[in-house]
Amino acid sequence: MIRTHQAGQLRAEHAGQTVTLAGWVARRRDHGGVTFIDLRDGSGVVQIVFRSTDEAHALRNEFCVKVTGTVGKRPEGNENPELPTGEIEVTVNELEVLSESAPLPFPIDEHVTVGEEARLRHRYLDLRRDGQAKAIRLRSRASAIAREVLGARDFLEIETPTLTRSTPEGARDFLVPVRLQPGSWYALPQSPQLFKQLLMVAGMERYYQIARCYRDEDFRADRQPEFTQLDIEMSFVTQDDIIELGEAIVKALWGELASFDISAPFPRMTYHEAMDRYGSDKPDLRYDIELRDLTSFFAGTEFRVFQAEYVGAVVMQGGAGQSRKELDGWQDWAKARGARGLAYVVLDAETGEARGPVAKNLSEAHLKGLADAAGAQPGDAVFFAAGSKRSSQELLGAARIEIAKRSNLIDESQWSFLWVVDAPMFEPATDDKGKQIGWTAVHHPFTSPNEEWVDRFESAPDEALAYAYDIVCNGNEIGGGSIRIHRGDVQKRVFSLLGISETEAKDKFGFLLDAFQYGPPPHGGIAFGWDRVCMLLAGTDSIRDVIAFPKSGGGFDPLTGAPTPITADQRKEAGVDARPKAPVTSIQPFSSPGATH
RNA sequence: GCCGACGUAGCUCAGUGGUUAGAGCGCUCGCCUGUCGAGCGAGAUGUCGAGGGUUCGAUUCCCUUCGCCGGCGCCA
Repeated sequence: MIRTHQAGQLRAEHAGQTVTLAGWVARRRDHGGVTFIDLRDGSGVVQIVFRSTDEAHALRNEFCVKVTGTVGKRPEGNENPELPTGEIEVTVNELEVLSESAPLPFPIDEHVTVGEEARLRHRYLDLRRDGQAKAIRLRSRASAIAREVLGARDFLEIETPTLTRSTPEGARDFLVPVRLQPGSWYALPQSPQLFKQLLMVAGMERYYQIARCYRDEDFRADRQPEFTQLDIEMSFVTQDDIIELGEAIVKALWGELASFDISAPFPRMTYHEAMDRYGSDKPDLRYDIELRDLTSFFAGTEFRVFQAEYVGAVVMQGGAGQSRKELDGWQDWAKARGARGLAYVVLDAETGEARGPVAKNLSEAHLKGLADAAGAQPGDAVFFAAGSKRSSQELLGAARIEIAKRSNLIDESQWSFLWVVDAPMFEPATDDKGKQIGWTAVHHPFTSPNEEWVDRFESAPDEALAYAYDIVCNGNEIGGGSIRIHRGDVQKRVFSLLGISETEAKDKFGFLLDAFQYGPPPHGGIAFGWDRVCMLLAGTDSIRDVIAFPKSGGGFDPLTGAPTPITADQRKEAGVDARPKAPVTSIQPFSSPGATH
């Protein structure tokens, strides 16, 4: 090493020692006769002092330098309690400029906010900033912790292909042309789902992988086209085993990285309970607003809007104090979400009298009983949604979150974890006009019905429940999984209900079905959204903060400029324009000798 | 695909239908021996995202377009 110590680790005990440091000029305070420089390396910052003025004068921000000097206690009164190294400083005898830095496109300074585009274009500079560097370091530690927990439990870390064929998740695939077979394409995996199930058939019993996944869908703050899962699968387990493992991982992560001791087992809630009480399959339990089902309360109402399959309400405490403009704002908010509006009633703070546009349409009895039925007090506002149960609950659930935000009810210092279990197996598949044309799998078609439904899910597909579970943290789904179907007869019945013919099943995942002919063990697993987990641990709002080189909107990488057009030669060689011999209308059959499902 | 916001100096942002478009930070130069987001003085830096239109005159108003951010759709 060209240095003897790390800058951030020098302490009073080093006083008197001669040290050689290497790092970057973080800040220069030039007093003429004496110059102070904050020298930064990966470990932190230390103040170095130049008495000979000329060489220090030439230094600029982010020059990479090597210095040799003597560690000394700072003169009394000049200590800096803000810095871990604040008791000491290094007086320089020898300076070597390892490399110079051009003027910076933006300051490497925690106090200055810089636009994301500029930061990503010069991400290597952005990552010199303390907060950004910490997020990346934290992620490394999170991955190490996961490996420690899983390694101690005899899990095998196994890599799976990234050049593969399309797997049955619902997103668009990224495709890769194949030079050796013009006209044929690989797909990048949306997850290692099928491979990890094959590894169970292979007797690996306990698999995990920190796996890159690819989905060609639109962006969000918490979504990237390539993202990472901590992917896990186990044989001979029940749902409770997976949940216990998930809790162990989360406990280890939050214990070390957030200094938060979570008491396991985490609370569990069924999917239906979550929807009924919170209008979300990933409720944030840091605030205790709940939805009220008013369907029976309003049965027989004259008000057309409330003559619906479901009428529900959510209360905004103190919401009656909102201005007309604020109440109108809720209408815009609801319309932006595709709802027609958000009906509301405000309860007079003095008299408790119900007022607002909706109140006129309600009977005397309904107005009188409303506060009780909705769980509201004088001075509150009550928001309503009416229509189909699912969409109304979702609207109220979104309103619940928005109320918490606007009313400042979210305690950011808290962590709320829970499992949402008993997810439905199926939901109606609809055409463009919203007419039901069949059923589609909520999770994926290999998810096992639970014990109660395994023999009769066909009798009421909309009610059938799965051994599927999501782990939720502060209103974010951070992981999810299921027990898989390992019985051929059950799998056949599920395909049949989903309207997937034997031929089609063979086309899409014949290789898995083949494998399942050879004694597949009962198995199940879970996948954590690793970017999201790290984002929460890092306390940031965007997964971009925990990805070293994230993409911006539209899949553009501001640093490399990818994606780029390709040359005519590249096109030709890649076989992008190869014409298939016959038009391909569906995925090509998977051909395998002996596939006799 | 849809909705909303934004785009002015290297960075963060202010501003205006009318003379030469500003601030802070950064940058360059100078001064300064105890600073720590050092201080003081001087200086340089602009396709006001792009194109078109209205106007005597547009960075400002209108239209289109591009970029970016957030949300909806989409993403099991």
